[in-house]
Amino acid sequence: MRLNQATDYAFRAVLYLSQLPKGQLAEAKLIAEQERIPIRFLLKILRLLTAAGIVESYRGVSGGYALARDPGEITMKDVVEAVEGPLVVNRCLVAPEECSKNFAARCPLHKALFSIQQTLNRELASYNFADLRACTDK
Amino acid sequence: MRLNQATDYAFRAVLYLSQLPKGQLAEAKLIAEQERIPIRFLLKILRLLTAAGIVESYRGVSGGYALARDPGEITMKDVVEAVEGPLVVNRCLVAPEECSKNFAARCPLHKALFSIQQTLNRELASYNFADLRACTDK
DNA sequence: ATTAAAATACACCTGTTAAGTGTACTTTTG
DNA sequence: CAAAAGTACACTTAACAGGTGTATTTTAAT
Repeated sequence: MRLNQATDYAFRAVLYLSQLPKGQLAEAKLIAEQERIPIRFLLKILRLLTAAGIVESYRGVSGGYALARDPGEITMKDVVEAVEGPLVVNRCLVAPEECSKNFAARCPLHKALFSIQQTLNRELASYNFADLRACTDK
Repeated sequence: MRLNQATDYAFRAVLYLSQLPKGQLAEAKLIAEQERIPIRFLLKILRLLTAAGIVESYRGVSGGYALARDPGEITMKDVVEAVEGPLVVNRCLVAPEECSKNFAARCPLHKALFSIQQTLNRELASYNFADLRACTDK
């Protein structure tokens, strides 16, 4: 029950980009050095973030990455989902046939886990990168 | 970010035991059949639950398992921790030196993740097996 | 046009973990 | 003392996490 390392790196990369003046690019190499992330792995993660529409990439000389929208419009949930896909707390929530003999509808555990998952999603969605950035500035 | 299969099985085993009349034992074999859990794996999980003081085991002929305390005093958090150990949402929460270059105290991500972890723990602790059992009875 | 600096693509590797099994042993009741 | 239960611990197998190799494409500056 842990977020993976790629997600952690993604958080840091997005936070880094959030701290740049609007419109300014940063190369992957720079982010990697500043945040101590293996460059090749970071590039892979940045592609996921690009595919999810969280960052924009610019190729070629003096290319790099920038946020695709305002940091206030990017939440930790967005980042988690970009990297790991939708959050699933338990197998039975995604594959009801895995729910032993009980139907999901009748299984109290299923209901509880679903509710927990929703709480978690709400919590992750409550943190945006404008707020997180502000927190570093102090 | 998912609970593992052993934890899912543990939930089901504890729920099963919660449904028994107080003081009555159930053999692992029976639980395994009813809940469709591989018996050997279940036995292993039951040992974790026993070690955590959630269930009591009785050896020998006509032995088996029973809850060590009232179902109302057992929460989903107890079960998760018995099987997986304390919940850790992110590596940096358990190994601050993993926190890239930032000290935990200064890292807004660290604070956010810690808060999320606490919410999750609170949520898991809010479900006890007396309530979950009641929910199946209907 | 060419070059160099950037991102992209996709396959691969390697260690760890999840999930489960093999085999032998211990405890307890009838 | 036999059989039915739980215990112990090592092992296996597959999947996944985290990362790397190698080649390609795009673009700005010369």
